[in-house]
Amino acid sequence: MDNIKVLFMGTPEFSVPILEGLIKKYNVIGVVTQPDKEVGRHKEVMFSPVKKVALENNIKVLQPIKIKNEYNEVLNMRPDIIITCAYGQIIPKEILDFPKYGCINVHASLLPKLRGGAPIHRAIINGDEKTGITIMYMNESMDAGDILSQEEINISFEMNTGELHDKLSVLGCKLLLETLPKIIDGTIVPIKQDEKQVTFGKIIKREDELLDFDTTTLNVYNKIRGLSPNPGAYSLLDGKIVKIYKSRIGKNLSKALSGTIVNIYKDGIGVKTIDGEIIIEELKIEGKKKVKASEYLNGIDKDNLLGRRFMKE
RNA sequence: CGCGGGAUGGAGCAGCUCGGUAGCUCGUUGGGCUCAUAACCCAAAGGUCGUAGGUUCAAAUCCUUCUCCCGCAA
Repeated sequence: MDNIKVLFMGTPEFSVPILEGLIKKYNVIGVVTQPDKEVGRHKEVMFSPVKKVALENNIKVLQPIKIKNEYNEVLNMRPDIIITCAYGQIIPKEILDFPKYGCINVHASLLPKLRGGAPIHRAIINGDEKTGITIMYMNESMDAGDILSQEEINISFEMNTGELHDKLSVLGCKLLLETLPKIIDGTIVPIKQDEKQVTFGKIIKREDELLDFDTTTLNVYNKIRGLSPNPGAYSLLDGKIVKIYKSRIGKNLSKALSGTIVNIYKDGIGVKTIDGEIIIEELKIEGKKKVKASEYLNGIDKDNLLGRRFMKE
């Protein structure tokens, strides 16, 4: 299979193990990734994790600003197959139609569930107990192509998005490498997605990161772990942004308003929810480092903290 | 040079406005109490206050440089 020219398209950390797996077994002729952008506090130019790996392996990198209009360079590389994974742009039909073996996508959910840009976060926020990887052909709609293979993974109650992300990333690589030979020799049978079962896992926006304590403890718990460690669920205490990374479920029958700090534990801060109490175990105050609740509590006046309330603005 | 916060024993913080003996909550170590303890009591060790310079009789504190960390915005 050395003669098959593989083009990879991807951007974030999630795609990295998959690209690395491809490089070991196939002839990766090029990598397409999002353009370098100015990020961070001092507008440093950063490039994507995928680009970094490509450079380390001396693989040609393309970074079209709008691939919708700039697809000629991709076609000129004459790929036999294109693998995409969290690239970040819609691939135009001109590219989809070109490769002999088609355009394949690695998606981090069990399609048709959780189409879209944040399937890992959404699976946990939704409280799902399983998710997985889908390898599929691409078409012009987002994550709607025919399914080639799938593998499930269980989501434990304690797992956060970071842990699930890493597991899915590794699984994605494994499943892709198992599936590719069957695509190339034509023995695989694509299965259409059941449109009736479609759900979406839309990208996380700022407003999605804001915690609402005026809901069930379980919802709060799932949102905290679903956004941990990135981007982090947040709330406001005394006008300061507090990001919350880890929590556990407690019990509290008081009539306090949701968001009120009702208990101080040795290792946690108990916050009233609509049906009980969520105990914050790890947090980060604006301007400070991420700390365990026990460490945070060492530095403050505990009596003063009791009764304060987390707000939405 | 986009805006802002921060750096003080091992951890988290106070002290800085108004320069003058290094403080708190924990942790650690030793001892005590207890049937026992992660609980309680007593004691001890541990910090050139991020870096480099400046002002001053005297700088954690005032001025300037640099480094690193964090929130926002992109």
